[in-house]
Amino acid sequence: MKNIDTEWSDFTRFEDNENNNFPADLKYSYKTYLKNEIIFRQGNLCDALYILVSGSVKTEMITETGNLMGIEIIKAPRPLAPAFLFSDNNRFPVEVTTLEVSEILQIPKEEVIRLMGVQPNFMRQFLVHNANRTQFLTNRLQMLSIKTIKGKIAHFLLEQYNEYGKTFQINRNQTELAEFFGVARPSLARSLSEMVQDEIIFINKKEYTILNKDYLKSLLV
Amino acid sequence: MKNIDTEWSDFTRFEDNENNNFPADLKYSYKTYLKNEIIFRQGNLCDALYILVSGSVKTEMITETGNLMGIEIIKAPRPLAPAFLFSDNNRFPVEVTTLEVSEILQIPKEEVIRLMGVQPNFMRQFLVHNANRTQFLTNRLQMLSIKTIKGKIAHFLLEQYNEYGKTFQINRNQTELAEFFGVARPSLARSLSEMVQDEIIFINKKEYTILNKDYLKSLLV
DNA sequence: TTTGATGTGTAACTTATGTTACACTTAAAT
DNA sequence: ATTTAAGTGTAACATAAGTTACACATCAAA
Repeated sequence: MKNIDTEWSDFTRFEDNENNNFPADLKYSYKTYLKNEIIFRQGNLCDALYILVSGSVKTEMITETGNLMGIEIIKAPRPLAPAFLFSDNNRFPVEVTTLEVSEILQIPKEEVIRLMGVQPNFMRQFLVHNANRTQFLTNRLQMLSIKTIKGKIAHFLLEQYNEYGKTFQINRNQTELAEFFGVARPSLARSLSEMVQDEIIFINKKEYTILNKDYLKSLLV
Repeated sequence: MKNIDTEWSDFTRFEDNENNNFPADLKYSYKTYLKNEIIFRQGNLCDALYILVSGSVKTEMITETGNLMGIEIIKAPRPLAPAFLFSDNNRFPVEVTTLEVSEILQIPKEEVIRLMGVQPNFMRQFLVHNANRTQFLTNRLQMLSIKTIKGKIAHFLLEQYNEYGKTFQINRNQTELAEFFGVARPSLARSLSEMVQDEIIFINKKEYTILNKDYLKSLLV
């Protein structure tokens, strides 16, 4: 699974260039929050682009690393829920709370739009980020809509196969994998060992080898 | 469940104004496809914005899962997978096939970017659409990551509650609801009747009434 | 009003997965 | 080298959901 955190930092890169390319009259503001302060409540209107420039916050939602609903910790620099800025129902779906003293840069929606007109790179980053996010969600949705554990495993392994070939490393332990799939750890272990037993896959520590690709494909239905 | 088709037509509105506001030198092309022609194969590069301007197409998740993400029929006017145009891995995730003679307008990626600079409304529509799409996916993902049937029902009913109050109509029959939740029909019926038994909800034909909202909320965990 | 199609309720049974618990292994820390 | 923590395998059992099957209800068409 790809870590999509990298694009987030790309996305906020524009801040570094502020002195150079940005409209001098751009409206924005910084706000500092204390530890354990609630920044957004669920249902709050999201009428600006909020970028966490320092500190860290926690929120509950689907995590960027792909784990199912739980508490996600967001470290600066990263925008907060930029996907909701332009949606028709632009309200925060979750509560956001600081974990330490944190600073948030806020750019009003209309200014964001203006900025995009002036700064094609900023626009591009925004578009790319949201596109990646959509793709990520689509992929997760596919994975979750497979109902059997072996099916989920197959989906995941075939993805790796497409990227790396029939042998690859998985840098997650069973517990993390189980969380990723949204299943119980012993259940995952059972399915995995059955698949090894049946010679569908071979596992040595964190190295996985696909022995029967066609069978894996048949599990996706 | 909200119908998100409406935004799609908004999004393509720019076509109507072509003569007025669009750069005269905008590069674009039209292509006509016969019935049952494959327009895109899974994995095809998506390097342009494709808008279905007449006709209709169907898409299938080739790899996965029956009911849940099954076959979608798309009628003109609507763009095809615009979310993928800007993603890092910009390949079509699905196969797209015409259902009748159909016409597709194609605007190269770079031209789309230029267009956005010139036409703030176009950009806005694009942003709004993708934001709504993300929200839709997020919501769907939330629903799917609830593991019990009663939990899924609760999630769905509470959504209706927030929009319409404690009594509302559901214009789907049990079979459709079961497909929507990705569960078996008799299992859904069993859960529903238990919830009625326990006086959590009341059902009369397609009219649902929420009797114990707090209990429904407790099912979401 | 009869017929057929579509939808609903529900029972008996099967199956996959979750739960809990514990022994064993490996890696890390002292 | 010894101790500790983290990770893995797996067994026994509980439970939710799937499967199949069928009776009954509703509604529209003939």
